[in-house]
Amino acid sequence: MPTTGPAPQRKMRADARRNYERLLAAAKTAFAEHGVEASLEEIARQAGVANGTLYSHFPTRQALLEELLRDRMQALSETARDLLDHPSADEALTGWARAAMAHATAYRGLATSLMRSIQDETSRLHAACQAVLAGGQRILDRARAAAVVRGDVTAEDVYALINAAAWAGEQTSPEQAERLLSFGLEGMRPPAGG
Amino acid sequence: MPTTGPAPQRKMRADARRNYERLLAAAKTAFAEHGVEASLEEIARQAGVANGTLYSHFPTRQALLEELLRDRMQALSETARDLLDHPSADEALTGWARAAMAHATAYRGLATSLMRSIQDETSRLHAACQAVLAGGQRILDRARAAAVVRGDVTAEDVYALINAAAWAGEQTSPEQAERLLSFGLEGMRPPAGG
DNA sequence: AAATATATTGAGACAGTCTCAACTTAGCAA
DNA sequence: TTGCTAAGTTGAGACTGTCTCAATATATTT
Repeated sequence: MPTTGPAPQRKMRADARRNYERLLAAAKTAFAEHGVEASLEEIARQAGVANGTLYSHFPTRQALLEELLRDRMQALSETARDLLDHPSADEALTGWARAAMAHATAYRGLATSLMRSIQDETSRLHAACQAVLAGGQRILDRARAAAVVRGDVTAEDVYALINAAAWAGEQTSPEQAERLLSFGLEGMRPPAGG
Repeated sequence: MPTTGPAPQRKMRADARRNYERLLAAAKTAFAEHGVEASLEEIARQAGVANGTLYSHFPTRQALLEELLRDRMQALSETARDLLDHPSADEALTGWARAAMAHATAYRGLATSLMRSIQDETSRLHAACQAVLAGGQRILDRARAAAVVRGDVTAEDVYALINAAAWAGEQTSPEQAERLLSFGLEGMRPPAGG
C-alpha cells in the first residue's frame, strides 16, 4: 500500500465515503471563498459532520489540499510534457510558467503553501511540488539549450518566480502577477550582445 | 495633534511609559524570533504586563509594527533622497531596491504586511508604505528619464517586485530573494535594440 | 440477528484574540 | 502629608480556532 494513497481508497464504508466526498466539496468551497487558511471547523460544519470526522479523513490541512489539487497538478505535468514538443522553446517556457502561475492562483494563500512544500520534505504536498519542479526543469533545460535563457537560471529560480508573482497577485491584482512574471522571465534571458 | 502620533506621546504617566517601552522591546524580540505573527499574549507575558495593557497601548498588531518600523522606514526615505544624487540613475534604482528589500526582510511575514498595507488605506502602516513608494517613484522617474528602465514600469511594479522577492526569500533563502530581485530589475530594462 | 470491524461524535485540553468592569496607583493640590 | 482623581492596569470571560480520544453508533459480514 503506497504511503500517499490516491483519492478515496476502495473498501471504504459507504457512510465514510459519503462524508469524505462531502468534506472535500465543503473544503473546495471554503478554500475558494476564504483561502487555504479557511476554518476546518467551519468546513466540517458545512459538510454536516463532526470535526473529528474531518480529522479522521484528513489528518492535516495539507492532506485536504493535496486531494483538491491532485487533478490540477497532474494536468500541469501533462502541460509540461506537451510543451516539450512546442516548436518554440521560448514560448514553451513562458507558456508553462503562465500555466503554473494560474495553478498557484487557484486559492488565496496557495502560493505560500506551494513554496513551503517544495522546501519541506515532510509535507503532504512535497511530492506533487517536486513533480511540478521536474516538469519545469525539462522545459527550462530545453530553453537553455536554445539559448533563450541564461545558463545560470535554475528551475528553483523559475519556481520561486512563479509563486512570488502569484503571491503578489493575491495581494494586489492578477494583472500585477502577470507583470511581475513577465519582468522576471524577461530578466532571465541572456544578455543581448551574447 | 496628528492622528498618527509618533513614539510615546508626552504627558504619559511614568508607569505607562515604562510598560510601553517594555512592550516594544518584547515585541521586537518576539517578531525577530517568530515573525510578525508572534503571539501578542506571549509578548505581554515577556514584558511582564497583562495583555489588556498591551491592547491599551497598541490597539492592533500593526500599531506595534508601526512603532518598530518607524526609524527604519524613515531611514529608507533618506536613502531614497540621497540616491537621487547618485551619479548613476541605474545604480540608484538597484541600490534603492536592495535597501528596500533588506528592510522588508527585517521580520518574517513583514513583506506580506507591507504589501497588504500599501493596498489598504485604513492600515496603520499605510502612510509609511506610501512614503516608501513615493521615494521609489522619484528614483524610478529618474531611471526612466535616463532610459535605463522601460517607460511602462510603474513604482507599484517595483514595490511589488521588492516585496515578492523578500517573500520568496523568507520561504527559501536570502540568496533566492537576491536572485529574484535581480531578474526582475533586469527584466525592467528597455529592450536592447531600443 | 448477532458479531465486529469501521466510522462518527462531541466534549475537553489547549492557544490565541480582544474587551471591559473592577481595581490600583501616579501625580497633583490643599 | 494626605487625600483626590485622572490615568493606567488587571485578568476573567466571551470568542474562534486546532486537534485528540474514549464513548458511541452503524455498515457490513457471517
